[in-house]
Amino acid sequence: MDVAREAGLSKTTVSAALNGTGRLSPAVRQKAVETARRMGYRPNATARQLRAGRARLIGYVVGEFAGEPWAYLDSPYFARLTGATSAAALRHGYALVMLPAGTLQREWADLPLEAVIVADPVQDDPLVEDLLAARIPVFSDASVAGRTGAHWVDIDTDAAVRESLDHLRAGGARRPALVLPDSTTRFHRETLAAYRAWCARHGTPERVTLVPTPGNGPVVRAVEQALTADPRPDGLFVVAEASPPLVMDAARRLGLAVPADVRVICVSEDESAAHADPPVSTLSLRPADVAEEGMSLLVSALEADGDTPQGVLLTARLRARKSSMHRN
Amino acid sequence: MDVAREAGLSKTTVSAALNGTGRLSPAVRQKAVETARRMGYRPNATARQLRAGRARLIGYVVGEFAGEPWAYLDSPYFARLTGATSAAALRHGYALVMLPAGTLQREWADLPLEAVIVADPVQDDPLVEDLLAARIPVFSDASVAGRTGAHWVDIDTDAAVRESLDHLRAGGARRPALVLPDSTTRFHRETLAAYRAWCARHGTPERVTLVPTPGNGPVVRAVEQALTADPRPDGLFVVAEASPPLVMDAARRLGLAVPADVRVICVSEDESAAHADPPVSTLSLRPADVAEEGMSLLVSALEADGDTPQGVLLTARLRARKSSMHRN
DNA sequence: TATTGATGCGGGAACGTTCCCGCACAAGAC
DNA sequence: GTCTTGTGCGGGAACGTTCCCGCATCAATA
Repeated sequence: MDVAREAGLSKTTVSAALNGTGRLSPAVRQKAVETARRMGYRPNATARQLRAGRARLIGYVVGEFAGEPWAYLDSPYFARLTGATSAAALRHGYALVMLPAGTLQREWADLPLEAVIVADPVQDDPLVEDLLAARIPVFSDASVAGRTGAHWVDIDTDAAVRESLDHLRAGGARRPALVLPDSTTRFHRETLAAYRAWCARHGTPERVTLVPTPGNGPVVRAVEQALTADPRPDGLFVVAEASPPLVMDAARRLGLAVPADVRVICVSEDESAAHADPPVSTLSLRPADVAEEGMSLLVSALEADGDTPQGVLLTARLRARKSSMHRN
Repeated sequence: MDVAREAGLSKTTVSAALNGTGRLSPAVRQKAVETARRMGYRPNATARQLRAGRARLIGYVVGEFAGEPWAYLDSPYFARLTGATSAAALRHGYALVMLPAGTLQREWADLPLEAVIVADPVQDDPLVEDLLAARIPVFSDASVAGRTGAHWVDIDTDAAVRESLDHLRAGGARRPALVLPDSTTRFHRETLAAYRAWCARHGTPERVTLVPTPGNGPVVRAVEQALTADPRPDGLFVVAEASPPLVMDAARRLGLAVPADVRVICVSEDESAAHADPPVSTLSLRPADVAEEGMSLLVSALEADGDTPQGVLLTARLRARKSSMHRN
């Protein structure tokens, strides 16, 4: 330490002074602190981490949308999830490092990550496998439940789908259609299964439109396609993320009034749903709570150094919006 | 190294073997690699960083929206900027660490950051001052131009505003109104100045509506307020970020046809603008290019270890959309 | 005056790498 | 058979901290 030399003290003493530890006379402590300040000294974080044995860094990857690496942030759900995760991590004393989707890369093998969060992994995600093989703790969704070194948080898909379809039915919809992304994410797979089960229970034929790629365009086209089917559905459960006002636009273009002709629920965190014309009922996957609960779990697992897998299941929140019966 | 003991080799030899350096017989190299693999050895990244003297970590903060720390990701502009910055950083061999807005905190004093990106700083941002005082390289917008240890990338606001207003005028708008966030971000301040200058040049009275807080609701209300002014504006330059379809909804609710009654340009990266009814012309601040150019500049400045400040100015892109003259 | 105990500070090791050496040994040249 | 050159491997230092000690010094007690 050059501060030590400058102050005529030993590095031990300076370290103790700056950290407020050890037994030091007020005079010496003062002197050390003063010269450090004067010299603009900042302790080397890397050396600290090496000594401490931990870097307090957590990796963050979104498995879905692997095609266009960072497109997920365009989705309000992931934007919220990412922000909330980062906030929660910092509150627990960890920092979040943004990583690209894909396999465990040489690019970030040099990062001292204590764990990696894999949000919405695809089915049998190779990244998850690589991480577990490398003995790096993984935090993801329920698809990793039970595996050693893996923890998870997830949404009760079955309950969420049931509640949504029941709500549409209570509003009068007997023939609800489903608009679903063509993806292997756990939530989407389970949604399809739950929708089918619901239809079977109610003796309703299934009306599923798959959206090939993410983005407003494809979803709007899928909605139009779903609404022009014969017989026309009287309910719409849009699970693919799109701007809710655009879904309303699509219905309007087809001459359909919402909710008179067709009742709509969008799975979306987009705030514009509340201001759409008419307002759109949404099902929230509660990204903020997922991040909060998940991070608590991850941190406690990390501190406890526990390989014993843990997880928590949250329930989605339906935000039913009184449609203003706006004249079309 | 326990791998060295296990393989009956020295740590030097094992290190050389795993890194592919040094002069080693194929047999020994093979043996070292093999035992390392068998033992699941992963080199300690922190120790590597300490030895290398650099951590290849860059901090990322968004100065605007300081009230609700992570709300900025809700904005498509910042979502894109964040994703693109992260991608560019990784391509250059750096990783991005997400940090909360506000002053230089103890929370992340322990992170070995080589630089910090401050996107959209507020006026005289205290964070920027703290970072520069701590001799941490700062990357931000043109407001830090010329300061030692600070580099920047920015958009040519003046040209962007002029082009947009000229385009509205070419479409027939003689009385364009401005809807602007009430913020101290450089872009917003300069936008107001450029708008005023344009109005002065064309002998048009200024019509400015300030939006007190971010979010769709406040912006929509501001748009309605602007459109109900007397005399009613025949052009609208919406700089506050909102969902473009909602802006169209607002005009429609007021019985105004776009673009027949009022021509509209939204400053927005929201993809839904293209699918709105009618499609909305937008001014793109090109977050992807800003991230790309900015990161190149930052990395070269970092490698050159240069304190000599550098910057680059980009021009915004107007995406004029042929409105479909949709019957209202 | 000796013994104990507390106080104030510094020496040295350790964290896990990488890199500069030096040493041993073998092969080639004379 | 010696001298040189090259090859293969290991010892040790260094990166910048923190922490465990030990060694003085000094006051308080017997």
